[in-house]
Amino acid sequence: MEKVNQQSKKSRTYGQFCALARSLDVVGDRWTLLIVRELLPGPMRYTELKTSLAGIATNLLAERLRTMESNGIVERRLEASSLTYALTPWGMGLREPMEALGRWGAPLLATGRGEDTFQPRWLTLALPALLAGASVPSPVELGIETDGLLMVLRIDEDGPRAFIRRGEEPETVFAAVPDVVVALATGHVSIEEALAAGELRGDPDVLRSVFAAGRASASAPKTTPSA
Amino acid sequence: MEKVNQQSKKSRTYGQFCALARSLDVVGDRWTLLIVRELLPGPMRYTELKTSLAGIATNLLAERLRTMESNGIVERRLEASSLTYALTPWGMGLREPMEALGRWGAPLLATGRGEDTFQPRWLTLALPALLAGASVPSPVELGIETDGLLMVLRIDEDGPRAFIRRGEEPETVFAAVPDVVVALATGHVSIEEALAAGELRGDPDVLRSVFAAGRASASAPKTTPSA
DNA sequence: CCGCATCCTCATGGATACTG
DNA sequence: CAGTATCCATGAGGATGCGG
Repeated sequence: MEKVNQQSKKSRTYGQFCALARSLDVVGDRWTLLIVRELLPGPMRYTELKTSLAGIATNLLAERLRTMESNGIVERRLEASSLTYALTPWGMGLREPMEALGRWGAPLLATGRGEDTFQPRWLTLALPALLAGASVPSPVELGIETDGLLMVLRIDEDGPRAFIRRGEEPETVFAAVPDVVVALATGHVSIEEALAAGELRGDPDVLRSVFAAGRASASAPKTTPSA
Repeated sequence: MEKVNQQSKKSRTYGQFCALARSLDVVGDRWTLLIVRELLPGPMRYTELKTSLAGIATNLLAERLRTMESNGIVERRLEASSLTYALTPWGMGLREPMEALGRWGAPLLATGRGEDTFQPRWLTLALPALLAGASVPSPVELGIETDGLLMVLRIDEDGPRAFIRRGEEPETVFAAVPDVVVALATGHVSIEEALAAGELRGDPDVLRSVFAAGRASASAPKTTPSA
């Protein structure tokens, strides 16, 4: 009696022999994919995760990290007296589906940032995803300064990649608020508009070459959600 | 009495200015992506959905369909005295992220079908996703008979596509239980093994050309989940 | 501080019954 | 057939405590 069982957290499964369903059994829980997004640029500590993911309950974060670890997509690292959480190679493989899902949902950003929170590191996932089609003749490296942080966007034959650089600075740097950067990448605002409005500064030629393929999504929601 | 309110379903949002987070606000709820998966091959009726998604509660299905409709990814169609649910173009755009997620989770199928349910129509999503890399010299059309249903897999310069055919039959047809089809596509079983085991019949040459790129995932879970 | 564990409350999910 | 209504179980959100 007492406790029926205290192991085997039933872990609500769809019980379907389908790769998608089984994937969702693993990463379908609330917050899980957002935790992965946080960890894609690199390992983080518990409290960093907690503050970056505004609104997540502390017990939820702990529980998610635990099951993600036991599912093999996250691992704890005890390095230099600091405990960090990092993605396993298997977990990093989620980058592709997440970029695809982000591309799909990009039109939802058209309503602009409202009360929503924002973290610069999210751009390191978003920018390469949105510029996936872009190809430039020669490798381009571009600095983006937003929210007081400098990140680097590089496009070469391997496609676009972005990361937060701690060392030296790239040649061309442009600065803008997150909204403008996202609007540029999603094609909701043209480079000319942004430059004219003074919301952007930097070498126009480089900017144009990078954001040329302002990918207007093939299909977008006709009605604004939550009517 | 009365109802307190029937509008404004707060609809728990992450409140983040991020394409991924906003996407999850729309399709992150339980069952939602699986409903999309059902509808990708074509419109379905309420009860068809209900039986195909074994285990979903009827009120949940109704509520999901309602919010999916108001979010613009599903639409009701009243055709020929039968009410069906269909994806909007915007909703069909989910095919890409879902295929990517399915590819990522394909290794999870290695444990085989247990008590899990299975629907042949799920293969119309899975097969093209798993064979995405495959390229054959000339267009190939292959019939796959499983669970008493015939579906067609075609690979041409546009890549692989699969659908359930109601009309004529393709030249080459092979038959197998779902497990074997999936194991072939994921590369967990070689064509030779399957043929030798008699779990498969059909023209070996065609089969080989199609399943040649038995895409072994770059990274897989090292430990079996739910230790 | 950092990394959680506990406790409580309420929104969501799930199973079943019932109805136009 | 296509849902609505109801009731119970579970998971999420928020505050707080607490050992290292």
